[in-house]
Amino acid sequence: MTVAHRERVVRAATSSFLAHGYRSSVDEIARRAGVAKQTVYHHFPSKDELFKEVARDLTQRVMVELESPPQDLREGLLRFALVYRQRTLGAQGISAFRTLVPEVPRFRGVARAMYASSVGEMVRRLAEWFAGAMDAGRLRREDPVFAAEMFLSMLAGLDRVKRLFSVSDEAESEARRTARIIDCFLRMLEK
Amino acid sequence: MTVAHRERVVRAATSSFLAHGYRSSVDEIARRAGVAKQTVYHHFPSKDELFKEVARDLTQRVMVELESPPQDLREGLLRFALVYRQRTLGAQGISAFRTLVPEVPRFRGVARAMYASSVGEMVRRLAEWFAGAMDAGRLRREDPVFAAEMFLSMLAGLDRVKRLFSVSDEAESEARRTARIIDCFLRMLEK
DNA sequence: CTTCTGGTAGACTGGTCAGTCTAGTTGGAG
DNA sequence: CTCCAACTAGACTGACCAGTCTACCAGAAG
Repeated sequence: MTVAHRERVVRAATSSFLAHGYRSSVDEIARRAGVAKQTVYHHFPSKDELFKEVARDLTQRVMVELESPPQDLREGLLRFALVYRQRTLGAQGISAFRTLVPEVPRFRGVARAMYASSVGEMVRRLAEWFAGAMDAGRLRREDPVFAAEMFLSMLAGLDRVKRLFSVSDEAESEARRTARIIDCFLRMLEK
Repeated sequence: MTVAHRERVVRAATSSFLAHGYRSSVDEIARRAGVAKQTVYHHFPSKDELFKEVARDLTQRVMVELESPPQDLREGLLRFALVYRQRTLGAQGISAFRTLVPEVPRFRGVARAMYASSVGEMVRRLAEWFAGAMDAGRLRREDPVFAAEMFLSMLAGLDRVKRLFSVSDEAESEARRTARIIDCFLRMLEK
């Protein structure tokens, strides 16, 4: 029935776009969905619209929730960081990035909205979290938005670039590297 | 003559690839170079090879030299940071990133080499610079490579993502933001 | 003067692809 | 039973494009 078909199309499109970017052909997507090409066009007016839908889905996948009551600051950040790094630096996150980034100029409005609803929103929440810790006197007073931006940059700045350029990461384990980044970050915000 | 033509082809290809990514057609490139299509194929065996040449050029453009004798640490880093940010976050740097990143899977070897000779090399030099300052007792002892990686991440982590997603930066001036990042970074490495 | 090299214009091949169209099938609602 | 909506396979159009080919031209070297 209709909803299930739409779902299958979106799933097939997602995996196809992740693998080959916008280059994926509609024929290929229909084939992978086990569906006639016409069915794709029955649910989506054009390849572009299908792509936008997939893009929105992909973008939402990086969102990570922050547990609000931070009893142990370091522990809270660590938990967040591990998930965030896994989502953004994992094979799928990197593929998504590769797929979305080159198409931004053709979809500026959508792209901005996608950023705002994912990374932008996460900056906002992190900033709030930091502001709380600062108010409680557990962190040095600083611009919390700036702190949040630095935090995310440290977690997925150069490491993302490395992966985007297919550079294998050195031997350090994920857990160790993440902890190291957190400690480094906290040193900046110590009172 | 031959060398001049080759140059014009590369320049035209560069601006075309920057604008439309790998999608640019060879016809278009030849037209922009004011040259026959055959001339393009006279100098390059295929579009892929032309692309690789352009990619290598683009990658080298982010390289920034570091003055080796750091009398004033903050001043030295600031000078470096301003240029680095301008190169990586400027319109051209962002376009280059958008152009290169999606093609990495088709050119893994070349991509790795490009990373190594640009960003990788810069990490190496920065690390050396930091190591020197640590030896001189002007910075807290830390893993200098890790410090260099964090430094570059902070300079172009989230800000690059924002620009890649066409998110206009808030009102803060480049100079102010850069200085703020440097100060934040140095606080981590204070003795 | 001839020959060779690097250049020109532009036609052509073979392939891919978005999107449309035709003609027919199936399953559920009335 | 009939009708309709969603589906199917597959042919088709029009566009684009990498790469080749033909036929021609200009200038420098011998």
